Amino acid sequence: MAKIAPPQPVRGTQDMLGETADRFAHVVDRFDAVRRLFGFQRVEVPVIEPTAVFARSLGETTDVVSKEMYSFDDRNGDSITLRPEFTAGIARAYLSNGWQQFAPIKLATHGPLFRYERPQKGRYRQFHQLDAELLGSDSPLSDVELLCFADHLLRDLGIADGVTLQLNTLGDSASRDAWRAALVEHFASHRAALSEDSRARLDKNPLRILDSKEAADRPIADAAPDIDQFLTTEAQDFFAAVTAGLDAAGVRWQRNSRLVRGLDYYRHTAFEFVTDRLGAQGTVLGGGRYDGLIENLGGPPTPAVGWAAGIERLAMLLDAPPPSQLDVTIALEDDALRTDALALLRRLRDAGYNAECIASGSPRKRFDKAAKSGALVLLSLATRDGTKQLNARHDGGERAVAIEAVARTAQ
RNA sequence: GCGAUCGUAGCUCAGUUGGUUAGAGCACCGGUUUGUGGUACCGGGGGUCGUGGGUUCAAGUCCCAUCGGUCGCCCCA
Repeated sequence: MAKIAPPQPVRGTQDMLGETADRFAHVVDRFDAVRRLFGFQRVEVPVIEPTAVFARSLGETTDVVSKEMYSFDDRNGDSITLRPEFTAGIARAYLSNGWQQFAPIKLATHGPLFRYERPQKGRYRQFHQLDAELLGSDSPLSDVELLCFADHLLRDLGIADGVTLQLNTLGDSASRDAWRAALVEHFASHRAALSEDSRARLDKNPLRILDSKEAADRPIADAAPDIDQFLTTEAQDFFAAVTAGLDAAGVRWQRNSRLVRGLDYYRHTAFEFVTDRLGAQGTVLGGGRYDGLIENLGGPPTPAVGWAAGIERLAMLLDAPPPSQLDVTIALEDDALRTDALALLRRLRDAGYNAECIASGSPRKRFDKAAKSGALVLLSLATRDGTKQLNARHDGGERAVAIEAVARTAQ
């Protein structure tokens, strides 16, 4: 029979084992602990949503919707999409379940998201995010609360040192529209000098020219008007209240007037925690205020603010975790003593020690393998002169002595 | 969608201007004459050199195509 070729993984997906999986789990564990500290409720939402949930909230013309979504028709012919982000689905759940009754409500979740993109460092087609949302509050204190949560998490993970919080305001819709018009005018007058990419952006997403990486664009982008002169009094006051709150809470931030958001629904506060340690993928956590989103989905006007962070990226920034220390390895040198080994394992594990038993391969090799396992205590179970013998080898430390005592306890 | 770069054993990698039978470490299996020692030593199995064409007396090595990985652009966390 011809051997079939083994299947390949779907491009941009990952299989995680050992340290990689441990790092991932650690990020999620700490997120869950910190979200409790800040009183964010755990929320679970579906991985699949009707395509319209994302098409309406993100904007039909955005790249995410027009070319990056995993969409398919289910058996009824309804268009279904694997979620490319959390916010839209949570907003949908908020409306579906009448969570207005709990507003303002603080929610947190995490899980897989899907975007059809070329994979590169810290970017995958199935990727994973932490997500925090605060719905139903128009107070700048909510923005501050959310940023304090993010800052606390990064400090808890021990990666805050290499990461800076960049902050900007996009203003309310009146401010944003006026600024956008001024930017279009500015960039249009320099159209010929712009890079090819930015000439395309001018029609599709002019704000994005501001953070262009193209050298040719930098002088023009740097000379573009800031939003500040277009901010309404209300928008100015809002941003001032956010920054004052951050200062009071001891969260360090940097104004980045070139920071914009890719998606249409953002208003007012926009922020990114950025590092230079992840190549081109510098944003570790990003978000902002999206007062218009829930209305876009057909709900009542509802202010909201949120952020998301890539778990893979956070995991890559973590210090190397200490190698896991095995407490005991048993070298079972005589298969006739298999039941004794099982009983011994049970006793050790009941006492809270992690224990392994080496019982395969040639009997003579088992001691070798056990010795290489790096366990604190090496136990060997053998038959000598017709009698059962249990030997222990260790460094004489306190824990090791306690382990040997448990091992020698009569059953 | 575009660009760069890399595919050699289960894993990490050597492999010279193209030149005999493609190597190492780790992992796996066996042996080192019943042993309070053995994290050692010796040996063994395992490769269509990603795949398909081409150039050549001769291709892991050069050329073309294709598939896959990585990094970058676009976009975005």
